[in-house]
Amino acid sequence: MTGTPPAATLTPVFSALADDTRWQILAELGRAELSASGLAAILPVSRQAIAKHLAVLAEVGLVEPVRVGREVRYRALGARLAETARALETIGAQWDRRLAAIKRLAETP
Amino acid sequence: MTGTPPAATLTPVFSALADDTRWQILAELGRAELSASGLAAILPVSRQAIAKHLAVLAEVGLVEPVRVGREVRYRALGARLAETARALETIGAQWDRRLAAIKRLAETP
DNA sequence: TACGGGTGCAACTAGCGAGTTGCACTCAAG
DNA sequence: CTTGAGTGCAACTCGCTAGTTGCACCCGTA
Repeated sequence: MTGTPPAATLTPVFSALADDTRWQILAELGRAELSASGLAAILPVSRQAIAKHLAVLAEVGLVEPVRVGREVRYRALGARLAETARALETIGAQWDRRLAAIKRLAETP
Repeated sequence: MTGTPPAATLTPVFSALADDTRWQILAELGRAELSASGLAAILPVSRQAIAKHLAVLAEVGLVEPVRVGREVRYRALGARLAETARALETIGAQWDRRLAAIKRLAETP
């Protein structure tokens, strides 16, 4: 059931993105597909910690597991990021639109 | 010196957005400028908790304090959201671009 | 088949963050 | 001047999360 929810709530995505280690992981996965062990060889944290981070990222659809032989590599998915970006842009535009309307109203003689 | 940094790191912004209560606050502020006490009258948390949240949001430039008489109202700023949205979109596009390049390479006979 | 790199599950610790209560101060309005 | 609504600071609790270590299992390869 956790297949590919379009964008249930966006809070979990931000929660997933609110961690430096996860951003390091995402940066590496954006460069090349890597397994948890491969990432652990690069980043200064244990393999299990990385595995947990990957689970979090996969949960919100930011990465996707890919079986290669007997290892599980992960791929960074830009779609979810773009989706989140559009949501943010919409909300921010609403705020600014309201502000502009108030300003216009105040300048009306 | 914490005036208006363009976009130091984006992790703190996501950290600020990774909380439901803060989103409720932002939603209210997007509707109208309110003080901490005003928000506390609406949301089911104490005024001090809201004050902390407002401090966090102001720290990353998502809200802005506005003195009105003896109270301090807060205004939601869409600019930071739009800025963050653009950063996300750029990163996501990079990932997808790399994937597309690999796919194209694999289909080359 | 025997080996070993890779993965997954579980228990545990430490620290950060959200929330609360209590108190003191300030300043606009009566 | 007096009042009280609004704000700010501080100490405290509690739950979540990042990180660790240890162990068991699986499966591709030599």
